[in-house]
Amino acid sequence: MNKQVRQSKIREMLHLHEVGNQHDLIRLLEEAGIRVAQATLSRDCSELGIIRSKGLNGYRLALPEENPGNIIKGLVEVEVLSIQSNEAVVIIKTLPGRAHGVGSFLDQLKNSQILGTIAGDDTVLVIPVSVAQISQVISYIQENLSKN
Amino acid sequence: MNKQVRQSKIREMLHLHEVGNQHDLIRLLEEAGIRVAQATLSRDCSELGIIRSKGLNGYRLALPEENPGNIIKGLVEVEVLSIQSNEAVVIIKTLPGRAHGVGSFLDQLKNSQILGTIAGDDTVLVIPVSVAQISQVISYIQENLSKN
DNA sequence: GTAATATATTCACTTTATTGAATATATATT
DNA sequence: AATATATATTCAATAAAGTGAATATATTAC
Repeated sequence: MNKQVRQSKIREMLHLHEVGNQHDLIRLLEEAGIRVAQATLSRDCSELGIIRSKGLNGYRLALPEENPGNIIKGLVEVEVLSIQSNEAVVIIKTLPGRAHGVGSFLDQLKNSQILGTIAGDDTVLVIPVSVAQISQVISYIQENLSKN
Repeated sequence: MNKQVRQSKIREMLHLHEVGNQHDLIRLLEEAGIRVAQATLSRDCSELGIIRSKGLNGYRLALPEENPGNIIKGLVEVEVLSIQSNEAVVIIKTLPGRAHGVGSFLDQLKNSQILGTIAGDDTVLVIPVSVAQISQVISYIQENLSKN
């Protein structure tokens, strides 16, 4: 269970040094007192979204730039208080003043089963393309606006 | 691995219903298709910081009173990208779709030097009561919407 | 193209997390 | 206080995550 520590160290390493491949990273980590197999490192890179791209000094392992979408997803998960529905629409309750942001995030996902959203102050109304799709829309909203 | 789902549902339940004790919560969860033992629920409550407090209708399980204002302040600090101004107005740039939330937060602070705000998608315009107060308004915004 | 190098995956094993039944402790009611 | 009710903990079993060695696949170099 050094995983957290190790991955944190990997991030740090890639910020500080130019690392060309996983084997070099293994060596650097070993110098820092962390011994790890290449298989594990491969999985770490995958989980951290690290990719190997070619720069001026040859190849290097690079962390992904945090794109706004992922930041906002984190915000939305905090803002959403409950997700309810009847046969025709879904109602999302949010922290006060946060409905617009949640609705905007949902809009930007461009789910074809959602006809549109209307946001008030702390409530977002979601209209499905057809009432027949309501349960799928609920699932979709739960998956994308909640922590799980 | 239903733990995430279950704890999320518990949060929702406590927002929607008044729940007096863990046994009632067990029943509610069962109605929602989630069967769980009391021991597990006890651990969930502990992890979620849920406490049993006495209100008007007797006891109820309550999520820790996170003052919404403080939560939102944290969100706003992440959402605000820049604060700029000319002699007459202040422009706050935000993450895409987050301007309304930021403007709403600013409104709710009810600063008497601010005449009003208008929010677009990623921009909030702030109008001071008088252009003479612009520098104080800038300071106020910086203090309340930024981390430092 | 082939060889060399780099990364991903499979397999087997170990460690950790999750869970419910039973039980103990704590809290409320009278 | 005694009793009822609610919650926490222990124990044992199960499920899930993490790991390295070996191997397969993919990528780069020539």
